[in-house]
Amino acid sequence: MDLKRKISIAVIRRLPRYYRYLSDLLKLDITRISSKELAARMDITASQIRQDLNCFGGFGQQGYGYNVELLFNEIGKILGVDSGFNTIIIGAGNMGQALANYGNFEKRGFRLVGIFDVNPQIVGKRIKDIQIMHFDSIDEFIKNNRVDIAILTIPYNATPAVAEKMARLGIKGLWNFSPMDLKLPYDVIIENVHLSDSLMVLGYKLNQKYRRQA
Amino acid sequence: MDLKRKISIAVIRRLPRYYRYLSDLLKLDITRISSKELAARMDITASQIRQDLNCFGGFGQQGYGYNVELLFNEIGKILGVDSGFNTIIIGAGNMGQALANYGNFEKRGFRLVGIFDVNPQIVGKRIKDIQIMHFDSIDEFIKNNRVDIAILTIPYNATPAVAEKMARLGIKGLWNFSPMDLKLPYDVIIENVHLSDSLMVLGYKLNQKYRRQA
DNA sequence: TAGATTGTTAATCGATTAACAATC
DNA sequence: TAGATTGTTAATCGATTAACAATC
Repeated sequence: MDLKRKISIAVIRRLPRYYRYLSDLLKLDITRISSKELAARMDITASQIRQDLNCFGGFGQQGYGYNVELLFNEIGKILGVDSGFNTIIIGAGNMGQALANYGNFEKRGFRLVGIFDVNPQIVGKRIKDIQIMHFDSIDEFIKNNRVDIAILTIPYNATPAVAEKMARLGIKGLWNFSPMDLKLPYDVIIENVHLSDSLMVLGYKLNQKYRRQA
Repeated sequence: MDLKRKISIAVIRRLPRYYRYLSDLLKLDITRISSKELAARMDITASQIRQDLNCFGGFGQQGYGYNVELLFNEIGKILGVDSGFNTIIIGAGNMGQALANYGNFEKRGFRLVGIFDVNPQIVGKRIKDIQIMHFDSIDEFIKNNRVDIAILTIPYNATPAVAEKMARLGIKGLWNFSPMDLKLPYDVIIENVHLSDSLMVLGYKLNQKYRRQA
């Protein structure tokens, strides 16, 4: 994983997709694949695959292609699936619970270590072995436990203040589900999920296709 | 909205973001804004804003800038927030319920008209005035109601078959939450949401910054 | 009017694709 | 070995940024 030059975010965002396709190939007991065939499956060019992978190293072999398991593991390493990130969920509403129950994150290196909410009706309940704690106890919790990432599934208006609090408590990464672009005067890394943006793009495409503008 | 040339998907995907920022400006009672100032707020270039907007028409005025409300409405029209898309949710687990309860979609032109599940424990319950129906009754429902978009919040393995069924029933758009790239031999428009991809990118960035590779 | 800012063309930059020598 | 396919350089394409005349 040399750092000769900065790897573009476009490449990074494709890595999880490669990871998914390689995972599928593994499940199909396919042990080797050429960039050409993988490209066909993924609907991209073989050139792009080879360029992308060579940002991180030469994982293939001339005349042979790529060993699926090896490549899967290498991309996993690049993405840090063996990093064991400790995460907490702030906001145990439907979205928070959905994410808490989603088993895939664990497989990808994200361990859920705490869930917080302000609603006394919810505090104390268990989700996946984890008892929901009151948000008031979060300072204490973070003091006593390593927490890398806070997942924010809280109401829109609460988000900026809670995010700032997380940053001040030393959290390194925020995964934000409120429809806003979080920006903080701390060097915390933020990844925003914009669900309604995605839905609106779908709406746009439908209108384009069916000219159903109201 | 002339169609002189195809508008790139990169531009389209920025539109909801413009829409959000303009909505914020409206709430702040700001009535006009220059591309320069909006650019500063959004952390992009003024050039990009003017280029993007001029794909759809000249909404500004030399020497003045853009009228916030007018621009907001125009982008809304482009995105079809007044199209009144009828949507159904398939899968009333936590994710399905989270989306059902999320008020923002309605504001953006997406009306929820049905929720379906296969779990008899859940069928019959109400979410937001809508009684959860059994998935078996979906053919009937779609026959009797216009449904534009199906939101798929169902288990991974169930997704391809359900998606195909939706396409065969004439649904025009699918919003898929399973971590796979849905592809169907129908001309249905699909928008995939890849939550774990987003989380993995966050993980990558954290590793880059803190060199904490396990 | 003078100043500001757009709409739009031209220049630049970066990302994608093509090509091919290296090599398994 | 011959065939296949990579890694990598070069060419192309598209997207972003800069510049500026038009004009409010």
